[in-house]
Amino acid sequence: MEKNPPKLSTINVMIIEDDVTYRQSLQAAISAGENLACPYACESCEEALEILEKDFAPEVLLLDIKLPGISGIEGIPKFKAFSPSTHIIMLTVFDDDDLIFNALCRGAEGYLLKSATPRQIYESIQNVLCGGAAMTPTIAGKVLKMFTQYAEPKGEYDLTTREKEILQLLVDGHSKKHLADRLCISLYTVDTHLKNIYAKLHVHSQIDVIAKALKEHLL
Amino acid sequence: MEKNPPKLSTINVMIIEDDVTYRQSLQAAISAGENLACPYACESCEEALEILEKDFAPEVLLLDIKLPGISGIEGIPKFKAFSPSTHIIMLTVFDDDDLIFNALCRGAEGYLLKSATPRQIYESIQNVLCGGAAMTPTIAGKVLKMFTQYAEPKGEYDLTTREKEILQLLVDGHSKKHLADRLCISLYTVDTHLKNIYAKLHVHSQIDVIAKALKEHLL
DNA sequence: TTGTAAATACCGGGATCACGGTATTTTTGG
DNA sequence: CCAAAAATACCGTGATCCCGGTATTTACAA
Repeated sequence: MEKNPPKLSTINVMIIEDDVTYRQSLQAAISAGENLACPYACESCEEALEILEKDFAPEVLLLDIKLPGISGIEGIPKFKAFSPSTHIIMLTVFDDDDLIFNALCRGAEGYLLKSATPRQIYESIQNVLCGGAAMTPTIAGKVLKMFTQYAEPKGEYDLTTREKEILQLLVDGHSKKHLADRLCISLYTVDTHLKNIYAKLHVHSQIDVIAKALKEHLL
Repeated sequence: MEKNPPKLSTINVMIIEDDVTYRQSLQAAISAGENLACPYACESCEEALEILEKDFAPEVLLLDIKLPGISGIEGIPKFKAFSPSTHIIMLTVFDDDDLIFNALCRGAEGYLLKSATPRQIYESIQNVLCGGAAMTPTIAGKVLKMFTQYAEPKGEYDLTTREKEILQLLVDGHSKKHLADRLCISLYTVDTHLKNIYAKLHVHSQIDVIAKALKEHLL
Protein backbone atom coordinates (compact mmCIF):
# COMPACT_ATOMS: atom_id res chain seq x y z
CA MET A 1 0.00 0.00 0.00
CA GLU A 2 2.01 2.82 -1.40
CA LYS A 3 1.41 6.12 -3.08
CA ASN A 4 -2.10 6.53 -4.36
CA PRO A 5 -4.65 4.03 -3.24
CA PRO A 6 -5.65 1.75 -6.11
CA LYS A 7 -8.66 2.85 -8.10
CA LEU A 8 -11.85 1.87 -6.41
CA SER A 9 -13.42 0.07 -9.33
CA THR A 10 -13.10 -3.70 -9.37
CA ILE A 11 -9.69 -5.14 -10.09
CA ASN A 12 -9.61 -8.22 -12.31
CA VAL A 13 -7.16 -10.85 -11.14
CA MET A 14 -6.37 -13.86 -13.28
CA ILE A 15 -4.89 -17.05 -11.88
CA ILE A 16 -2.79 -19.65 -13.66
CA GLU A 17 -2.11 -22.63 -11.47
CA ASP A 18 -2.23 -26.32 -12.35
CA ASP A 19 -3.03 -27.69 -8.90
CA VAL A 20 -6.84 -27.83 -8.74
CA THR A 21 -7.15 -27.54 -4.99
CA TYR A 22 -4.81 -24.61 -4.61
CA ARG A 23 -6.28 -22.90 -7.65
CA GLN A 24 -9.81 -23.05 -6.32
CA SER A 25 -8.95 -21.95 -2.81
CA LEU A 26 -6.88 -19.13 -4.27
CA GLN A 27 -9.74 -18.05 -6.50
CA ALA A 28 -12.07 -18.06 -3.54
CA ALA A 29 -9.65 -16.02 -1.46
CA ILE A 30 -9.13 -13.44 -4.21
CA SER A 31 -12.83 -13.11 -4.92
CA ALA A 32 -13.39 -12.44 -1.26
CA GLY A 33 -11.02 -9.47 -1.47
CA GLU A 34 -12.51 -6.01 -1.00
CA ASN A 35 -12.31 -4.71 -4.55
CA LEU A 36 -11.07 -7.81 -6.35
CA ALA A 37 -12.65 -10.13 -8.85
CA CYS A 38 -11.32 -13.35 -10.31
CA PRO A 39 -13.43 -14.34 -13.32
CA TYR A 40 -10.82 -16.68 -14.77
CA ALA A 41 -8.65 -19.27 -13.07
CA CYS A 42 -6.75 -21.36 -15.63
CA GLU A 43 -4.62 -24.44 -15.34
CA SER A 44 -2.19 -23.63 -18.13
CA CYS A 45 -0.68 -20.71 -19.99
CA GLU A 46 -2.23 -21.98 -23.20
CA GLU A 47 -5.70 -21.75 -21.70
CA ALA A 48 -5.03 -18.26 -20.39
CA LEU A 49 -3.63 -17.05 -23.69
CA GLU A 50 -6.83 -18.13 -25.42
CA ILE A 51 -8.82 -15.96 -23.06
CA LEU A 52 -6.47 -13.01 -23.54
CA GLU A 53 -6.96 -13.31 -27.30
CA LYS A 54 -10.65 -12.63 -26.78
CA ASP A 55 -9.47 -9.25 -25.52
CA PHE A 56 -9.78 -9.71 -21.82
CA ALA A 57 -6.95 -7.98 -19.99
CA PRO A 58 -6.65 -8.59 -16.24
CA GLU A 59 -5.01 -5.93 -14.11
CA VAL A 60 -3.09 -8.59 -12.22
CA LEU A 61 -1.93 -12.08 -13.11
CA LEU A 62 -0.97 -14.62 -10.47
CA LEU A 63 1.33 -17.06 -12.22
CA ASP A 64 2.70 -20.43 -11.22
CA ILE A 65 6.04 -21.53 -12.66
CA LYS A 66 5.86 -25.30 -12.94
CA LEU A 67 3.05 -25.80 -15.41
CA PRO A 68 2.21 -28.35 -18.09
CA GLY A 69 3.23 -27.02 -21.53
CA ILE A 70 4.43 -23.44 -21.48
CA SER A 71 6.09 -22.69 -18.15
CA GLY A 72 5.23 -19.60 -16.17
CA ILE A 73 8.64 -18.11 -16.94
CA GLU A 74 8.19 -18.62 -20.66
CA GLY A 75 4.67 -17.28 -20.43
CA ILE A 76 5.60 -13.87 -19.03
CA PRO A 77 6.67 -12.26 -22.31
CA LYS A 78 3.68 -13.78 -24.09
CA PHE A 79 1.24 -12.28 -21.61
CA LYS A 80 3.05 -8.96 -21.68
CA ALA A 81 2.77 -8.97 -25.46
CA PHE A 82 -1.01 -9.27 -25.28
CA SER A 83 -1.47 -6.97 -22.36
CA PRO A 84 1.53 -4.80 -21.39
CA SER A 85 -0.28 -3.14 -18.54
CA THR A 86 -1.02 -6.38 -16.71
CA HIS A 87 1.00 -6.74 -13.52
CA ILE A 88 2.46 -10.22 -13.15
CA ILE A 89 3.13 -11.79 -9.78
CA MET A 90 4.84 -15.17 -9.64
CA LEU A 91 3.38 -17.54 -7.11
CA THR A 92 5.44 -20.68 -6.75
CA VAL A 93 7.14 -23.06 -4.35
CA PHE A 94 10.55 -22.61 -5.95
CA ASP A 95 13.02 -20.02 -4.72
CA ASP A 96 16.01 -20.85 -6.91
CA ASP A 97 18.11 -17.84 -7.77
CA ASP A 98 17.91 -18.34 -11.49
CA LEU A 99 14.14 -18.78 -11.51
CA ILE A 100 13.78 -15.55 -9.60
CA PHE A 101 16.28 -13.89 -11.86
CA ASN A 102 14.59 -15.03 -15.05
CA ALA A 103 11.10 -14.21 -13.88
CA LEU A 104 11.99 -10.70 -12.78
CA CYS A 105 14.09 -10.02 -15.86
CA ARG A 106 11.19 -10.93 -18.10
CA GLY A 107 8.99 -8.40 -16.45
CA ALA A 108 7.35 -10.00 -13.43
CA GLU A 109 6.69 -7.37 -10.80
CA GLY A 110 6.29 -9.75 -7.92
CA TYR A 111 7.60 -13.05 -6.66
CA LEU A 112 5.82 -14.78 -3.82
CA LEU A 113 6.07 -18.25 -2.38
CA LYS A 114 2.97 -20.37 -2.01
CA SER A 115 3.48 -20.26 1.72
CA ALA A 116 2.22 -16.68 1.51
CA THR A 117 -1.00 -15.96 3.36
CA PRO A 118 -4.09 -14.66 1.56
CA ARG A 119 -3.51 -11.39 3.38
CA GLN A 120 0.04 -11.13 1.98
CA ILE A 121 -1.18 -11.95 -1.51
CA TYR A 122 -3.88 -9.33 -1.21
CA GLU A 123 -1.37 -6.70 -0.11
CA SER A 124 1.03 -7.69 -2.88
CA ILE A 125 -1.70 -7.13 -5.44
CA GLN A 126 -2.36 -3.66 -4.04
CA ASN A 127 1.35 -2.93 -4.10
CA VAL A 128 1.95 -3.82 -7.74
CA LEU A 129 -1.16 -1.84 -8.70
CA CYS A 130 0.56 1.19 -7.21
CA GLY A 131 3.70 0.62 -9.22
CA GLY A 132 5.64 -1.11 -6.49
CA ALA A 133 7.12 -4.57 -6.42
CA ALA A 134 5.99 -7.47 -4.30
CA MET A 135 8.40 -9.90 -2.77
CA THR A 136 8.99 -11.46 0.57
CA PRO A 137 12.06 -10.25 2.46
CA THR A 138 13.84 -13.52 1.66
CA ILE A 139 13.30 -13.11 -2.06
CA ALA A 140 14.26 -9.45 -1.80
CA GLY A 141 17.45 -10.55 -0.10
CA LYS A 142 18.29 -12.87 -2.97
CA VAL A 143 17.59 -10.15 -5.49
CA LEU A 144 19.85 -7.84 -3.58
CA LYS A 145 22.63 -10.39 -3.54
CA MET A 146 22.46 -10.80 -7.32
CA PHE A 147 22.37 -7.04 -7.58
CA THR A 148 25.48 -6.39 -5.54
CA GLN A 149 27.44 -9.27 -6.93
CA TYR A 150 26.87 -7.81 -10.37
CA ALA A 151 28.20 -4.40 -9.44
CA GLU A 152 30.73 -5.48 -6.87
CA PRO A 153 33.92 -6.97 -8.31
CA LYS A 154 35.70 -3.69 -8.78
CA GLY A 155 39.20 -4.99 -9.31
CA GLU A 156 41.91 -2.42 -8.64
CA TYR A 157 44.84 -2.25 -10.97
CA ASP A 158 46.38 1.20 -10.35
CA LEU A 159 45.71 2.46 -13.83
CA THR A 160 46.69 6.08 -14.36
CA THR A 161 44.17 8.65 -15.50
CA ARG A 162 45.46 8.53 -19.02
CA GLU A 163 45.40 4.77 -19.09
CA LYS A 164 41.80 4.68 -17.94
CA GLU A 165 40.95 7.21 -20.61
CA ILE A 166 42.54 5.07 -23.29
CA LEU A 167 40.88 1.96 -21.95
CA GLN A 168 37.53 3.72 -22.08
CA LEU A 169 37.95 4.73 -25.69
CA LEU A 170 39.10 1.24 -26.56
CA VAL A 171 35.99 -0.23 -24.97
CA ASP A 172 33.89 2.23 -26.92
CA GLY A 173 35.19 0.62 -30.07
CA HIS A 174 38.00 2.88 -31.22
CA SER A 175 41.05 1.41 -32.90
CA LYS A 176 44.50 2.45 -31.74
CA LYS A 177 44.88 4.69 -34.76
CA HIS A 178 41.49 6.32 -34.42
CA LEU A 179 42.21 6.72 -30.75
CA ALA A 180 45.52 8.47 -31.30
CA ASP A 181 43.74 11.06 -33.45
CA ARG A 182 41.05 11.56 -30.85
CA LEU A 183 43.60 12.27 -28.13
CA CYS A 184 45.96 14.14 -30.44
CA ILE A 185 48.92 11.99 -29.57
CA SER A 186 51.17 9.72 -31.57
CA LEU A 187 50.16 6.18 -32.38
CA TYR A 188 53.42 5.17 -30.75
CA THR A 189 52.32 6.78 -27.53
CA VAL A 190 49.05 4.92 -27.55
CA ASP A 191 51.08 1.80 -28.09
CA THR A 192 53.21 2.54 -25.06
CA HIS A 193 50.21 3.23 -22.85
CA LEU A 194 48.59 0.06 -24.05
CA LYS A 195 51.68 -1.95 -23.28
CA ASN A 196 51.60 -0.61 -19.75
CA ILE A 197 47.91 -1.41 -19.41
CA TYR A 198 48.56 -4.95 -20.60
CA ALA A 199 51.24 -5.34 -17.98
CA LYS A 200 49.03 -4.03 -15.20
CA LEU A 201 46.01 -6.14 -16.13
CA HIS A 202 48.12 -9.19 -17.00
CA VAL A 203 46.65 -9.52 -20.47
CA HIS A 204 48.19 -9.72 -23.90
CA SER A 205 45.68 -8.41 -26.38
CA GLN A 206 42.98 -5.85 -26.90
CA ILE A 207 40.40 -8.58 -26.75
CA ASP A 208 41.48 -9.59 -23.29
CA VAL A 209 41.59 -6.00 -22.15
CA ILE A 210 38.07 -5.26 -23.35
CA ALA A 211 36.70 -8.46 -21.87
CA LYS A 212 38.39 -7.85 -18.53
CA ALA A 213 37.32 -4.21 -18.37
CA LEU A 214 33.71 -5.05 -19.08
CA LYS A 215 33.51 -8.20 -16.98
CA GLU A 216 35.06 -6.55 -13.94
CA HIS A 217 33.40 -3.17 -14.47
CA LEU A 218 36.64 -1.24 -14.46
CA LEU A 219 35.08 1.86 -15.93
CA MET B 1 9.68 -12.47 9.77
CA GLU B 2 11.17 -15.22 7.70
CA LYS B 3 12.90 -18.51 8.27
CA ASN B 4 14.13 -18.97 11.80
CA PRO B 5 12.94 -16.53 14.38
CA PRO B 6 15.76 -14.25 15.47
CA LYS B 7 17.69 -15.36 18.48
CA LEU B 8 15.94 -14.44 21.66
CA SER B 9 18.79 -12.64 23.32
CA THR B 10 18.79 -8.86 23.07
CA ILE B 11 19.53 -7.35 19.68
CA ASN B 12 21.69 -4.25 19.70
CA VAL B 13 20.54 -1.59 17.28
CA MET B 14 22.66 1.47 16.59
CA ILE B 15 21.24 4.67 15.15
CA ILE B 16 23.03 7.33 13.13
CA GLU B 17 20.82 10.30 12.48
CA ASP B 18 21.63 13.98 12.68
CA ASP B 19 18.15 15.29 13.46
CA VAL B 20 17.94 15.35 17.25
CA THR B 21 14.19 15.01 17.50
CA TYR B 22 13.87 12.12 15.07
CA ARG B 23 16.91 10.42 16.58
CA GLN B 24 15.51 10.50 20.09
CA SER B 25 12.05 9.36 19.14
CA LEU B 26 13.56 6.59 17.05
CA GLN B 27 15.76 5.49 19.92
CA ALA B 28 12.77 5.42 22.18
CA ALA B 29 10.77 3.40 19.70
CA ILE B 30 13.54 0.87 19.17
CA SER B 31 14.21 0.49 22.89
CA ALA B 32 10.54 -0.26 23.35
CA GLY B 33 10.84 -3.19 20.93
CA GLU B 34 10.38 -6.67 22.35
CA ASN B 35 13.96 -7.93 22.21
CA LEU B 36 15.73 -4.78 21.05
CA ALA B 37 18.18 -2.44 22.72
CA CYS B 38 19.62 0.82 21.48
CA PRO B 39 22.57 1.80 23.66
CA TYR B 40 24.03 4.22 21.12
CA ALA B 41 22.34 6.83 18.97
CA CYS B 42 24.90 8.98 17.17
CA GLU B 43 24.60 12.12 15.11
CA SER B 44 27.45 11.38 12.71
CA CYS B 45 29.38 8.51 11.17
CA GLU B 46 32.54 9.78 12.80
CA GLU B 47 30.98 9.47 16.23
CA ALA B 48 29.73 5.98 15.48
CA LEU B 49 33.09 4.85 14.11
CA GLU B 50 34.74 5.88 17.37
CA ILE B 51 32.37 3.65 19.27
CA LEU B 52 32.93 0.75 16.87
CA GLU B 53 36.67 1.09 17.44
CA LYS B 54 36.08 0.33 21.10
CA ASP B 55 34.88 -3.04 19.85
CA PHE B 56 31.17 -2.62 20.09
CA ALA B 57 29.42 -4.34 17.19
CA PRO B 58 25.67 -3.77 16.83
CA GLU B 59 23.62 -6.41 15.09
CA VAL B 60 21.72 -3.75 13.19
CA LEU B 61 22.59 -0.22 12.11
CA LEU B 62 19.93 2.31 11.14
CA LEU B 63 21.70 4.81 8.94
CA ASP B 64 20.67 8.19 7.61
CA ILE B 65 22.16 9.37 4.33
CA LYS B 66 22.37 13.14 4.58
CA LEU B 67 24.78 13.61 7.45
CA PRO B 68 27.43 16.18 8.40
CA GLY B 69 30.89 14.91 7.44
CA ILE B 70 30.92 11.35 6.15
CA SER B 71 27.64 10.59 4.40
CA GLY B 72 25.68 7.47 5.15
CA ILE B 73 26.53 6.05 1.74
CA GLU B 74 30.24 6.60 2.27
CA GLY B 75 29.97 5.21 5.75
CA ILE B 76 28.63 1.80 4.72
CA PRO B 77 31.94 0.25 3.69
CA LYS B 78 33.66 1.72 6.73
CA PHE B 79 31.16 0.16 9.11
CA LYS B 80 31.29 -3.13 7.23
CA ALA B 81 35.06 -3.09 7.59
CA PHE B 82 34.82 -2.86 11.38
CA SER B 83 31.91 -5.20 11.74
CA PRO B 84 31.05 -7.31 8.69
CA SER B 85 28.17 -9.04 10.41
CA THR B 86 26.28 -5.84 11.17
CA HIS B 87 23.13 -5.48 9.08
CA ILE B 88 22.74 -2.00 7.69
CA ILE B 89 19.35 -0.45 6.98
CA MET B 90 19.20 2.94 5.34
CA LEU B 91 16.61 5.27 6.79
CA THR B 92 16.23 8.42 4.77
CA VAL B 93 13.84 10.82 3.09
CA PHE B 94 15.53 10.44 -0.31
CA ASP B 95 14.37 7.89 -2.84
CA ASP B 96 16.61 8.80 -5.78
CA ASP B 97 17.55 5.85 -7.92
CA ASP B 98 21.27 6.40 -7.64
CA LEU B 99 21.21 6.77 -3.88
CA ILE B 100 19.34 3.50 -3.60
CA PHE B 101 21.68 1.91 -6.10
CA ASN B 102 24.82 3.08 -4.32
CA ALA B 103 23.59 2.17 -0.87
CA LEU B 104 22.57 -1.34 -1.84
CA CYS B 105 25.69 -1.93 -3.89
CA ARG B 106 27.85 -1.05 -0.93
CA GLY B 107 26.20 -3.62 1.20
CA ALA B 108 23.12 -2.12 2.80
CA GLU B 109 20.51 -4.79 3.35
CA GLY B 110 17.59 -2.47 3.75
CA TYR B 111 16.31 0.84 2.47
CA LEU B 112 13.41 2.50 4.23
CA LEU B 113 11.92 5.95 4.03
CA LYS B 114 11.48 8.00 7.16
CA SER B 115 7.77 7.85 6.58
CA ALA B 116 7.98 4.25 7.77
CA THR B 117 6.08 3.45 10.94
CA PRO B 118 7.85 2.12 14.05
CA ARG B 119 6.10 -1.16 13.37
CA GLN B 120 7.54 -1.34 9.84
CA ILE B 121 11.00 -0.50 11.13
CA TYR B 122 10.70 -3.18 13.76
CA GLU B 123 9.69 -5.77 11.19
CA SER B 124 12.49 -4.70 8.87
CA ILE B 125 14.98 -5.27 11.64
CA GLN B 126 13.64 -8.76 12.21
CA ASN B 127 13.79 -9.42 8.46
CA VAL B 128 17.41 -8.48 7.97
CA LEU B 129 18.35 -10.49 11.05
CA CYS B 130 16.93 -13.52 9.26
CA GLY B 131 19.01 -12.86 6.17
CA GLY B 132 16.30 -11.13 4.19
CA ALA B 133 16.18 -7.64 2.80
CA ALA B 134 14.00 -4.79 3.93
CA MET B 135 12.48 -2.35 1.53
CA THR B 136 9.13 -0.81 0.90
CA PRO B 137 7.31 -2.00 -2.23
CA THR B 138 8.09 1.31 -3.94
CA ILE B 139 11.80 0.93 -3.32
CA ALA B 140 11.64 -2.71 -4.36
CA GLY B 141 9.97 -1.58 -7.57
CA LYS B 142 12.80 0.81 -8.28
CA VAL B 143 15.38 -1.87 -7.58
CA LEU B 144 13.56 -4.18 -9.92
CA LYS B 145 13.53 -1.58 -12.65
CA MET B 146 17.29 -1.09 -12.40
CA PHE B 147 17.65 -4.83 -12.33
CA THR B 148 15.69 -5.50 -15.48
CA GLN B 149 17.04 -2.56 -17.38
CA TYR B 150 20.51 -3.92 -16.71
CA ALA B 151 19.72 -7.38 -17.98
CA GLU B 152 17.13 -6.44 -20.54
CA PRO B 153 18.66 -5.17 -23.76
CA LYS B 154 18.91 -8.62 -25.25
CA GLY B 155 19.48 -7.61 -28.83
CA GLU B 156 18.57 -10.37 -31.26
CA TYR B 157 20.87 -10.96 -34.14
CA ASP B 158 19.95 -14.47 -35.34
CA LEU B 159 23.32 -15.93 -34.56
CA THR B 160 23.54 -19.65 -35.24
CA THR B 161 24.52 -22.08 -32.51
CA ARG B 162 28.03 -22.37 -33.87
CA GLU B 163 28.39 -18.64 -34.12
CA LYS B 164 27.32 -18.16 -30.53
CA GLU B 165 29.81 -20.81 -29.50
CA ILE B 166 32.60 -19.01 -31.31
CA LEU B 167 31.54 -15.69 -29.88
CA GLN B 168 31.58 -17.17 -26.39
CA LEU B 169 35.11 -18.51 -26.77
CA LEU B 170 36.23 -15.21 -28.21
CA VAL B 171 34.81 -13.37 -25.21
CA ASP B 172 36.58 -15.81 -22.94
CA GLY B 173 39.84 -14.58 -24.39
CA HIS B 174 40.76 -17.15 -27.03
CA SER B 175 42.50 -16.08 -30.22
CA LYS B 176 41.20 -17.26 -33.55
CA LYS B 177 44.00 -19.80 -33.80
CA HIS B 178 43.59 -21.11 -30.27
CA LEU B 179 39.88 -21.24 -30.91
CA ALA B 180 40.26 -23.30 -34.08
CA ASP B 181 42.22 -25.89 -32.12
CA ARG B 182 39.64 -25.97 -29.36
CA LEU B 183 36.82 -26.64 -31.81
CA CYS B 184 38.94 -28.91 -34.01
CA ILE B 185 38.17 -26.94 -37.15
CA SER B 186 40.31 -25.05 -39.58
CA LEU B 187 41.42 -21.51 -38.89
CA TYR B 188 39.81 -20.64 -42.21
CA THR B 189 36.48 -21.88 -40.95
CA VAL B 190 36.73 -19.77 -37.84
CA ASP B 191 37.48 -16.90 -40.13
CA THR B 192 34.37 -17.55 -42.15
CA HIS B 193 32.16 -17.80 -39.08
CA LEU B 194 33.65 -14.62 -37.72
CA LYS B 195 32.99 -12.82 -40.98
CA ASN B 196 29.35 -13.86 -40.75
CA ILE B 197 29.15 -12.74 -37.14
CA TYR B 198 30.61 -9.36 -38.06
CA ALA B 199 28.00 -8.97 -40.76
CA LYS B 200 25.15 -9.87 -38.42
CA LEU B 201 26.29 -7.61 -35.61
CA HIS B 202 27.37 -4.83 -37.96
CA VAL B 203 30.89 -4.65 -36.56
CA HIS B 204 34.30 -4.87 -38.13
CA SER B 205 36.71 -6.13 -35.51
CA GLN B 206 37.06 -8.51 -32.62
CA ILE B 207 37.15 -5.58 -30.26
CA ASP B 208 33.77 -4.39 -31.39
CA VAL B 209 32.33 -7.86 -31.21
CA ILE B 210 33.53 -8.41 -27.66
CA ALA B 211 32.30 -5.02 -26.54
CA LYS B 212 28.91 -5.50 -28.16
CA ALA B 213 28.48 -9.01 -26.81
CA LEU B 214 29.29 -7.96 -23.27
CA LYS B 215 27.44 -4.67 -23.31
CA GLU B 216 24.28 -6.18 -24.70
CA HIS B 217 24.57 -9.45 -22.80
CA LEU B 218 24.39 -11.62 -25.87
CA LEU B 219 25.67 -14.69 -24.08
C1' DT C 1 66.82 19.23 -5.44
C1' DT C 2 66.62 15.09 -6.69
C1' DG C 3 64.50 11.15 -7.71
C1' DT C 4 60.28 8.72 -9.34
C1' DA C 5 56.14 8.30 -11.90
C1' DA C 6 53.60 9.72 -15.87
C1' DA C 7 53.13 10.96 -20.47
C1' DT C 8 55.13 11.50 -24.62
C1' DA C 9 57.61 9.55 -28.93
C1' DC C 10 60.14 6.27 -32.09
C1' DC C 11 61.60 1.65 -34.47
C1' DG C 12 61.19 -3.04 -36.59
C1' DG C 13 59.84 -7.54 -37.10
C1' DG C 14 56.84 -11.35 -36.58
C1' DA C 15 52.12 -12.50 -35.55
C1' DT C 16 47.46 -11.83 -36.20
C1' DC C 17 43.44 -9.94 -38.25
C1' DA C 18 39.99 -8.11 -41.85
C1' DC C 19 37.86 -9.06 -45.91
C1' DG C 20 37.30 -9.81 -50.73
C1' DG C 21 36.45 -14.00 -53.04
C1' DT C 22 35.08 -19.30 -54.04
C1' DA C 23 33.46 -23.90 -52.96
C1' DT C 24 32.06 -28.40 -50.76
C1' DT C 25 29.57 -31.07 -47.36
C1' DT C 26 26.03 -31.63 -43.67
C1' DT C 27 21.77 -30.46 -41.56
C1' DT C 28 17.35 -29.36 -41.60
C1' DG C 29 12.62 -28.13 -42.77
C1' DG C 30 8.81 -28.42 -45.84
C1' DC D 1 13.32 -35.78 -51.57
C1' DC D 2 14.81 -31.27 -52.45
C1' DA D 3 15.97 -26.58 -51.53
C1' DA D 4 17.75 -23.58 -48.08
C1' DA D 5 20.57 -22.82 -44.22
C1' DA D 6 24.59 -23.96 -41.70
C1' DA D 7 29.11 -25.52 -41.28
C1' DT D 8 33.20 -26.51 -43.31
C1' DA D 9 37.57 -25.22 -46.06
C1' DC D 10 40.88 -22.43 -48.85
C1' DC D 11 43.66 -18.13 -50.58
C1' DG D 12 46.05 -13.57 -50.73
C1' DT D 13 46.71 -8.89 -49.64
C1' DG D 14 46.91 -5.06 -46.92
C1' DA D 15 46.03 -3.43 -42.37
C1' DT D 16 46.67 -3.82 -37.63
C1' DC D 17 48.54 -5.50 -33.52
C1' DC D 18 52.14 -7.28 -30.01
C1' DC D 19 56.39 -6.69 -28.02
C1' DG D 20 61.21 -6.08 -27.44
C1' DG D 21 63.75 -2.15 -27.11
C1' DT D 22 65.20 3.17 -26.21
C1' DA D 23 64.49 7.99 -24.97
C1' DT D 24 62.80 12.80 -23.65
C1' DT D 25 59.92 16.02 -21.02
C1' DT D 26 56.96 17.17 -17.37
C1' DA D 27 55.16 16.91 -12.64
C1' DC D 28 55.20 15.96 -8.09
C1' DA D 29 56.86 14.35 -3.78
C1' DA D 30 60.75 13.25 -0.63
